[in-house]
Amino acid sequence: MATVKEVAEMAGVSVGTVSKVLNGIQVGEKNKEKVEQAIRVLGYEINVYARGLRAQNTYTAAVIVPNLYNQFFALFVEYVEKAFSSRGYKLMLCISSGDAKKEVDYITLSRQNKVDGIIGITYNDIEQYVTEGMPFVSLDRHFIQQVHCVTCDNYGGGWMAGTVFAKAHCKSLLYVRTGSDLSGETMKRGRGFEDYCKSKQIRFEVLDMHDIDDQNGLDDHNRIYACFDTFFKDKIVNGKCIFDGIFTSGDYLALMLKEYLEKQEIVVPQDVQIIGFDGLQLYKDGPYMVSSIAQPIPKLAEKCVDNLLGLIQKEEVEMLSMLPVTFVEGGTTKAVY
Amino acid sequence: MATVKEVAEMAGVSVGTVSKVLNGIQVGEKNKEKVEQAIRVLGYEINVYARGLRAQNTYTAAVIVPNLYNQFFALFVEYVEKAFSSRGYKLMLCISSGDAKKEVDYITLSRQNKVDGIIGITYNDIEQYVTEGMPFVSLDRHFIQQVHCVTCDNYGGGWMAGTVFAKAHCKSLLYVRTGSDLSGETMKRGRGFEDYCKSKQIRFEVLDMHDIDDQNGLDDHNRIYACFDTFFKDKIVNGKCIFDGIFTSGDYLALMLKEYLEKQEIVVPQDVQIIGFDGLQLYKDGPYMVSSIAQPIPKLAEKCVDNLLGLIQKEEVEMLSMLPVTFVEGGTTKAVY
DNA sequence: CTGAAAGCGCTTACAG
DNA sequence: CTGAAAGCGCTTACAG
Repeated sequence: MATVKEVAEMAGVSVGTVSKVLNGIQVGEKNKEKVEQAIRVLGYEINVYARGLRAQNTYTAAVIVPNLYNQFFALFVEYVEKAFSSRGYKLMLCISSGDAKKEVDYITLSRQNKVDGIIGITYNDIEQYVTEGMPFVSLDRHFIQQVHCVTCDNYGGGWMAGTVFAKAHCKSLLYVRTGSDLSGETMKRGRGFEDYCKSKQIRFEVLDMHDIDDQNGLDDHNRIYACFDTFFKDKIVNGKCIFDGIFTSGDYLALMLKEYLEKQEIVVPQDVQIIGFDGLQLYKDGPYMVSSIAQPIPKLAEKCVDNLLGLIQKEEVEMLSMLPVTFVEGGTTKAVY
Repeated sequence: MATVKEVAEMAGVSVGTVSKVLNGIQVGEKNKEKVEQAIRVLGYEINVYARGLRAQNTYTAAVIVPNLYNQFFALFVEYVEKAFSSRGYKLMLCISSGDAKKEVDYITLSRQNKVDGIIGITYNDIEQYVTEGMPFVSLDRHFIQQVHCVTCDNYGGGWMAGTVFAKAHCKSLLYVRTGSDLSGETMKRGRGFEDYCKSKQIRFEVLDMHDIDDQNGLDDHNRIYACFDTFFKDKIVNGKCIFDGIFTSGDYLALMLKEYLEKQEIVVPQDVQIIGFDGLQLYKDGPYMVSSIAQPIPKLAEKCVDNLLGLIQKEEVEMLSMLPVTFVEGGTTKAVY
């Protein structure tokens, strides 16, 4: 591989001049041409390690997600990659599996200057490791400390689910959630839903499965089904469910609930309507898995990247960016005309 | 951040000795302890750029996939990350979107020694860039040149789909495929299927949509539906389809076909049975999207990583690793007892 | 605008 | 086993 030194020799200039051309710093027109020609002839490619050692930035960022099983995370990563790529950044991928140690490992990378910054969907209490001035943007998680966040309007989404059920004249609603209590979003979704129900005086209940960690792809099916069994024991009598509308904290949970109810001979959406959260599709631009409050995944990803690059460039960046959600029809709600 | 120099000073040894401790090279027991203590006290962390500049390996690899929309790619990446992670490697992620330029960019990274090697699911003709001796492992794609490959038994999978239909006493079969002709796997799946049909003298046809690129998540729905319309025009008469078993080159295609047939009032699997390829699930450990020939994704990923690390360590590595597939039941075939 | 030189933080022959 | 020193390929004040 050619080095700056060889390029400099061929172009008849100093290495400093080559470096300036490489970094888009002003040099004489003639020298610039000579250097560019030499780069072309030699097939020169910059050694990123040498640059990384000397310069402060590495043009590499990292993204931390619990898994890629969950389509939400997969799509988030896809759009994050694209946003970085279009800005000349490379991306390191960390699948944490919810393991705090692995999350911290990557934060360490940042301190080591191996990456310029990190975007994380983390569900552990790692805020203590995110030190002052470290470029870090969190999706969907409010830290107690000052950490920059991007999130969709979870509260508004819960409220919106309530309005959809109300339009369909539902009389008895239920909110079902999983996920640790650290995960503030599912709390907010529920609160928005509850507040709407209260404001309209619609009867509602809550099934809180907060002890079931849903971040590893909801793989604990048996426990979820067991919870359903216990809870619905006296809520489904003679093939009738006392609820006519159920809002869940996520689409996969909605899907499992739908399956469960159908096994109990409950017809969705005729007997019970279900609204999930996230807006996942079966395949690209395909049908929605369930009716859902959809998160604007591409926009969330871009906002995360924008904010992170702002932090890296030491710009002023808003602590919280909140993006709007939309209701999408996915066959588990009745069409209302 | 502390440097080796500071560690050396605190431990009262030379930087060379510190470096040896860092790299697990033999040093005196006492010095080793002193160095380790100093590292702990100072919270020293190695600067990977300095090491990368000097040493030949970076303990970083890259994976190239067309997208993460397709669950197959997402899961492949997830398992690749885990395999690398458990071996102390970091992973860079490249979403190519089928863009040859972006694929080549990453291969360039390898030449720049930014990554030690690459695992790629690529559908462009990039073999010319993969130079002799560059650690590169391709999933599911045979290059004309000498490139190391890992693949499932595509031919055997097609054959297996045939046997399943035969057991269900199907009389008239169809193979539907998308994907460029570069994509040799879908060809092999079809050939295995055809060869089985011929060997058993079962009637079969082929619907070849090879001009439709399916690598971006099958987003060209309209064209696919148009193809279906044209093809099935005289194959569905009076609500009867002349085929009773259809094998597709992928699960998403099977899903779309199922939707299409159901719109034509054909009942799946009673009237027509469908078998896809890949073995994708709705959610982790959840129901299969369709009946399918399942690829062993975790094993494929691990094999890719093993082979790549072998290449990096200049070991002898088999040019082709082929892993077996299995049939999975997903509601689009009739249970056979 | 340009060049000579120092230095980023490591690793690695080379002596001892 | 250990240390002194060169050097990996860049960038960046500093003079001119």
